[in-house]
Amino acid sequence: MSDTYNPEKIETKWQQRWEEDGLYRAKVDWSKPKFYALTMLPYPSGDLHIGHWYAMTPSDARARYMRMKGYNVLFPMGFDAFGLPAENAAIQRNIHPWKWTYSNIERMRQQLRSMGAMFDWEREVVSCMPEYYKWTQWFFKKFYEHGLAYRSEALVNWSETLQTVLANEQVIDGKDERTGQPVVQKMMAQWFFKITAYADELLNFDKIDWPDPIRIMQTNWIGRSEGANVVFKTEHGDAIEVYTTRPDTLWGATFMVLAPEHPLVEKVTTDAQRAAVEAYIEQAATRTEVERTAENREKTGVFTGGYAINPVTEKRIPIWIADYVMITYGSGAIMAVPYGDQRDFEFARKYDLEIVPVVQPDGADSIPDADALEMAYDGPGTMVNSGPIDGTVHNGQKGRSSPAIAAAIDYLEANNIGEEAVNYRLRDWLISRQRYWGAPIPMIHRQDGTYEAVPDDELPVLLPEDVEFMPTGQSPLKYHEGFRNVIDSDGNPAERETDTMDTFMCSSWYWYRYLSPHYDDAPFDPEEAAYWLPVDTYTGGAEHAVMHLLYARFFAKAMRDTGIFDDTIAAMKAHGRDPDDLLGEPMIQLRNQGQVLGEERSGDFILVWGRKEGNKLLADKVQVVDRDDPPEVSADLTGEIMRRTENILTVKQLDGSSAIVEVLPDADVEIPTIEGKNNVNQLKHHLEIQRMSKSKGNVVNPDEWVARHGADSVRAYLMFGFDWQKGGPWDSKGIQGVVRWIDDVWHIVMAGPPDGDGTAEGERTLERRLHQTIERVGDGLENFSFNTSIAALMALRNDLRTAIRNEQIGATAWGEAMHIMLRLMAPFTPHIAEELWERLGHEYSVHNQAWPEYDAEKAAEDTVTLVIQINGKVRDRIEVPADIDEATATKLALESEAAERYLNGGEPRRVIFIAARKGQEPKVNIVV
RNA sequence: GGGGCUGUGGCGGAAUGGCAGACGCGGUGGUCUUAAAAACCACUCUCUUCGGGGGUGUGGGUUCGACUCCCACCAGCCCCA
Repeated sequence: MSDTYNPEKIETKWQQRWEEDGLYRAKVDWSKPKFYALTMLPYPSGDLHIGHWYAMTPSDARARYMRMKGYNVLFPMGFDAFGLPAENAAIQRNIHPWKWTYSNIERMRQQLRSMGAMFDWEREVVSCMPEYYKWTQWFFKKFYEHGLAYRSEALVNWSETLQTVLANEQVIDGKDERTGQPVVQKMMAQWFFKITAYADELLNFDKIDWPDPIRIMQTNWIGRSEGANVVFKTEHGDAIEVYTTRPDTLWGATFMVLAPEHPLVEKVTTDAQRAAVEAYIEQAATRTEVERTAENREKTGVFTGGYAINPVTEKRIPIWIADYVMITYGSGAIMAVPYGDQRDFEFARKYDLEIVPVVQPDGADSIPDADALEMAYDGPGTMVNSGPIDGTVHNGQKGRSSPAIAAAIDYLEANNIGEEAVNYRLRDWLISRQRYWGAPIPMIHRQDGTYEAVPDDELPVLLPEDVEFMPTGQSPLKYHEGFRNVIDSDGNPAERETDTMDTFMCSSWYWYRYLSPHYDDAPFDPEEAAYWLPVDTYTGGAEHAVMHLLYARFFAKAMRDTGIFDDTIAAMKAHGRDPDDLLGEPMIQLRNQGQVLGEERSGDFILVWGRKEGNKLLADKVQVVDRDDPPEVSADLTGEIMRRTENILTVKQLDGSSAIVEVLPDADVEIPTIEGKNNVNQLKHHLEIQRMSKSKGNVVNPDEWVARHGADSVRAYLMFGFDWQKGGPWDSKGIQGVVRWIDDVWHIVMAGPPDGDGTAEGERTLERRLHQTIERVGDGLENFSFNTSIAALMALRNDLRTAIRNEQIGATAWGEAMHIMLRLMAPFTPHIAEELWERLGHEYSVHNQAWPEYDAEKAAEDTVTLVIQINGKVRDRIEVPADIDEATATKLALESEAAERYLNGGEPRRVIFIAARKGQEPKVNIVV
């Protein structure tokens, strides 16, 4: 075997060997503690992205570390394989989604293997396989049977021209992204999951260690508020219930607003107003919810001509409709208090509606004049113009914590006008998708208008393969007679549900399927679940903060309450494990990684010759030159290419101005660094640091870097070059640092032990550094600060090289150092660690070794630097014994040169001793 | 619009409220070489009268002590989309 480092060779060799030996097969073993490490599974979009490496390899390093720490580790991988891109490929390029998806998965599996991760491939799951989605359907049924799934109306993006529903991401500015056809909002019957039933429980994060931002985002998403439901009546006696967080301002409610879609609109509208109301409703349907509720948009609305009675003032108040009220939120109607709510205020000013001040602000000596107000007042104050609650105080707090709100609620309840209520921003989870490439919803529409679930023994409801994709994007399931026509349980003809499930549903339970991917009797084997659950650490992108991660928690709770965990709990008890409340949350610890961004690159610097036409230059010659050393010739235009679209260049000239250059088809393009005849497509434009995407041309291909430096280097660079939780731009030069490190380690080991005996002091220093390194590498792994772990290993490399060069260590100390260092490297760079471990004659495999034991005594320094601060600023340092006590340290500090300089013979006002702590020297702060 | 986050050398980034800039990239000088690359060695926040001084987006606050905590502002990123 050759002695030069050949990553390609050793990486392939060990990947094969580990696979053959089943080194990472995770088997239930009740004699060992378990650790379930999970990283978000990829969507099989085609090629593995550097972002996948960035997300997965540090998680792999951590899983490997836990393994060496003595845990039985499960670290599985799979594919989230249903979704829109496969269907788009089918529509646009006439490739069947199965084929597109499977060939992508095949390629990505190979690429994933090149990472050298410890994935247990025997547990792989693919969510579009019938053996997987059978259980996705089964979960739907279970939830349906327990009242957690129901059918209701919801607004969808509807294209009249295509007669189909579009996903949110397909709608841009109210138009279909592909065809530019207008999209309207339309009510349609759909399936929902009752996630709101768990709203309060989802607000509780006591049992889980999740990042604060995620908890805050979920809390805001759920949006719990306290207030009251109040019943208004129209003049005709129809009840309109509204929810308000400020029932205390009810006396200031001077009009009502209904959502344009509200069922009572028709009835309250007078003939005189009908035309205007109908026109408004039609126009509102063209706007999306985001547009409608945007706060900076001017409020619009139309008077219906109808009136309601304010139940506390008993005054007639006009009923309007406005698109800023959403039918899908609350009851689709609001009481408008223009004095206290900014949107109502703007609306009232615009349409000249009455404003009644009901709160006298703290500090104001009189009731504000309604006509003089510039904006709504929602701050604290004393209630006025409010009948029975006049004089009570609104302290700015929410719900009953405010005396005025409490008084109002009591009044409403006493008079049967309303009641205290809690409301949530969270809405039920709409899971219907009018698409082909998803798990079919296992329901049957009967002739009598009711629904029944497909019997268990007929699951899965298979997606038919013989389908034709409409260029319009309509789901082919709707036109598939064989799929659609069924017989119900009474033997009558019926119709199968043709909607499929939201793919978030597939990804809400996949970590349970990993436990037993081929298990037939249930979604997972309770014996496996009893050992492995719950997930100990889950890693993935923070962009999933509210949807995926909230759904995952909902699933765990719904599974618990529908009895799905009953067998698991029994199995836990049988093994003496306390099920406690373990299964109500899916993952104990969650950590999010950042994103690798594209690299900044300067565009080609060019000289252009051509003729002016209008504001652009028609170029017949373009020459790329060195910007720091341009040749001394005169050109018609000189500058850097900032953008290039086909043959149109945007060039930033030396004076900073932009110019447009159109490169003529027969133009002469000269790029010295590219041999042969050049063309306009080879010109490189400037790249900003931003998200990688094919269209921007800034995608980093991991395969290319693996080919160049090896998987170990790519892994190590991704862990070293970034703050993992933050991410940042890829730097193709920065990888040199880890390439050199790995190369140096190779040479240190291959050079063999030093010939000399070394020195006692040198060997003690190395031992100390080894133990300090053990601690630092371990800390980094525990805290997801992978960069500091590798920094510690690089520092160890530096020390080793110095010690060897200066003949400070002998063969035994060297051997001990290698024995520790290779184990510390194993989680990060698994291949080279294994190779060198073998070459040193150690027993296979380094990945089966115990993590080196940290010895604090060996890591301790003999002497430390005592830092002397004057008023908190460092002014001096002196060497002292490491175990110095406070009295001695203070005495030495006061005698120091710096102290004398600042004290000038005076007495210090105060002297503070800061004892030495982990990795830090003792300090004395002298206040003068 | 709502929500979340981040601002530290030329760059990526270290730093429980206690030596700011670990580790690395890049750069500069040197060694080696016919030469270059690689490798190795040294230096690399800034001002300085060489004694020291200043410095973590801006302005304030808390503290013996603030990159770290609090308030306001400015800039940028992400999510809902």
